[in-house]
Amino acid sequence: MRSGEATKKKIKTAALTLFVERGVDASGMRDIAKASDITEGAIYRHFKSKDELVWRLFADNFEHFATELNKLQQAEGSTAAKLEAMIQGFCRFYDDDEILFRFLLLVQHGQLSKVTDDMASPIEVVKGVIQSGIDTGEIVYTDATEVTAWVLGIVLQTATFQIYGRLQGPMAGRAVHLSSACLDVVGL
Amino acid sequence: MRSGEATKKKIKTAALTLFVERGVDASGMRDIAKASDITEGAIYRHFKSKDELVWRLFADNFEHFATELNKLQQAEGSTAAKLEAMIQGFCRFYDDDEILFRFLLLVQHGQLSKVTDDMASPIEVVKGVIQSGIDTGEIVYTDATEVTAWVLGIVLQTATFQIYGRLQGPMAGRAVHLSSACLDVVGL
Amino acid sequence: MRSGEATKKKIKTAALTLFVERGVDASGMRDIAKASDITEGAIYRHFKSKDELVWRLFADNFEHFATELNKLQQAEGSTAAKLEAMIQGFCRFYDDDEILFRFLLLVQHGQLSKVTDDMASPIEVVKGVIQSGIDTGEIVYTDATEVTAWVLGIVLQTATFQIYGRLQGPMAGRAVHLSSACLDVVGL
Amino acid sequence: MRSGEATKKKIKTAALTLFVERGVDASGMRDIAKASDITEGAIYRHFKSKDELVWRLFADNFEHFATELNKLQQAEGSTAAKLEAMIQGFCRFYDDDEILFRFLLLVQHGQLSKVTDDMASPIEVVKGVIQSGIDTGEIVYTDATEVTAWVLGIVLQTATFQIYGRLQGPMAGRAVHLSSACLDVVGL
DNA sequence: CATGAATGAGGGTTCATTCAT
DNA sequence: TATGAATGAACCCTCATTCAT
Repeated sequence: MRSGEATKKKIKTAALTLFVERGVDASGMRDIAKASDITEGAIYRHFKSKDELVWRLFADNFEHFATELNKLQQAEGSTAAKLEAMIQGFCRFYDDDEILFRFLLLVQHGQLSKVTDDMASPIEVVKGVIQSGIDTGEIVYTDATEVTAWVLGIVLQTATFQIYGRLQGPMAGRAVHLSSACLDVVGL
Repeated sequence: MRSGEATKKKIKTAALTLFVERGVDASGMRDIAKASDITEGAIYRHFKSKDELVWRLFADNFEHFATELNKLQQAEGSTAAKLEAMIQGFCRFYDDDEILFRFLLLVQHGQLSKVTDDMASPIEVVKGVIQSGIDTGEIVYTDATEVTAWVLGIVLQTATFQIYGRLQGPMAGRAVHLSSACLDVVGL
Repeated sequence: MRSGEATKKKIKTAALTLFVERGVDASGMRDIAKASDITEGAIYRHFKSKDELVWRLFADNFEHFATELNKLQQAEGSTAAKLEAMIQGFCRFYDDDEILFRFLLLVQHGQLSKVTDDMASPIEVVKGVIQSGIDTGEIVYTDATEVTAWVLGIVLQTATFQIYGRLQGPMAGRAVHLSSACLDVVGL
Repeated sequence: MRSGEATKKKIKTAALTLFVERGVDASGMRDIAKASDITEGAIYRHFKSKDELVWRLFADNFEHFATELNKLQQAEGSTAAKLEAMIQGFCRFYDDDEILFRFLLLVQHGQLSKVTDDMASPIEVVKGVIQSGIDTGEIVYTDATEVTAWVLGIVLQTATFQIYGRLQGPMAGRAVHLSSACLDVVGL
């Protein structure tokens, strides 16, 4: 029997790279197969459709990221510390696998609508922290969603600038700045 | 407006709507023709390819928006006032044509790389204001690009939440909050 | 504008021939296109799927045949005369377009289940004649369906033998024999 | 029955069922393997190709049926008795394994052309009986093939009506009617 | 010897674009 | 000029079959 899980990994890696380089629609299954060094048909043993491949790539990492953020947040006490920990986690996540991160950002508009309520979501994790900060009185703003958008926006747009080359160097180097910007905007 | 221009406008409107509803790649020229109430072949009298149609839709509005933002900014004196004016403009822009705005957000990843330096860009307008604020000493941060990302992020992510239904009501209603958040983050 | 209805006819003829020669599943849209002297894509302007092409080919002729049989039957008075007229019509139909007839016989197993009650059906026409013969007392058997099977079987199996070369010459030459066999079996 | 033969039988049974339910082309080796509770590759230990599997299923049963019919016919003296015995045998055969019978009817158009002269054929058995009836003067018609078609048609079309649900209950219950219809048509 | 991953050719279908009318 | 039929390449996917394990 041939490799198995190894092939699946090869497909994932190749697909991720192509999707980021050319976009999902512009990357054919033929291209992915060629880049994975297997044949088209073989992909379908591991993913039953292109849609499923994209979704697995998105959903698995989306949830994994949410879980990691949640762990980081839970390890801290104050809202400020929670936010700082998440931002640091975010930066590490970005630096560890920029391709993956770019993919997540790239396809979010097409995939976010498929995210179900029972799935772990980074957005909800951040919102949860903000909300608890409001509940404890640490944060004075009352609209958790609005504030969540701000925090998320600051971090994600910085990442976006990084992707487009407007900002350079590791994201980790910006963690301190990002944290202080977020704390400012949250009113901490 | 001559009949030719009217047709062109019909195509643009129909295309914009379809692109936002189904995505660019999932919207065929056949669909666009049908929605524009003209024939497939006739589209090519107005746009020489689908790519050009997408690009015109993006670039024209992108530059138009930049120009408008620039006018608003120039009418003000202080950096704080400039930022506030731009944020208000942004909210108006969004409320006036949500479809258009969603389109811009949707396709940016595919089109931004085609934007040339000689094109007016909203990002550059914002960055210009921030930079001048730094130059005059109003803003103490030194990295204009980083701060631009924050301001942009706050505003764009709020719009994104609006699009996904996480936030409701007109964006104009959030202008004051957005302004204060941005001023906070900029240190004004 | 190119041909239009002429192309549709070309496709039908080519498809019919291929389906009969190689079978439906063994005939690809590519083959049909080649045989029609047009391209694959062009077929889809006229038939929205291969299934629809097969169905149209079957259903249109199936109903047309039913209608013709019905006319022939209505022109006669006695049950015997009706049966004879239908059998003659059947033979003419076969001789006029053997390919078409073979197609109908070939695909019936796959298509018959899609025939709806509101569609004209040769089987129902024959059964109607038998039933009315029973009602008037001309036929003494009481199970119209069973007798219909016999009549149909005699005629169709003769055609099948013709197709496989077991019997030769025009079907019309067998009309008299077929009629007398059917009248025998019906008890007239 | 060795384990190899048992597996072969499982494959045959599963394939037969699938072929009848979905059609031969619509039933993949994957499906057959799954339904047989073995793996795809293992099928090829028993049948060297899908074509061969179909052919074995058809040819073996086709010949077996011919042999049985022949035995039944040989046990009788008069042509009428021979026909009656064969019709009874046919009905029993149908009732015993309807799936098998439907399969034979379903694939005949694709397989009949592969039947060689040295193979036992039910058609030839029936034709032999008719021919000998003509030779002995019991039957007055002179074209054995034509009469064979009638007899075959009466029986097979009745079975077809059974398959499509137009007729219900066991075929055995129709044996007497079928016999008298066939004797009528043959002129006995 | 059985397994099931991999092959590779082909399946039906869609689509941006061209062009005869 | 506007039309929509035709093009032809590419799309995603399935399949019978092979073969490393």
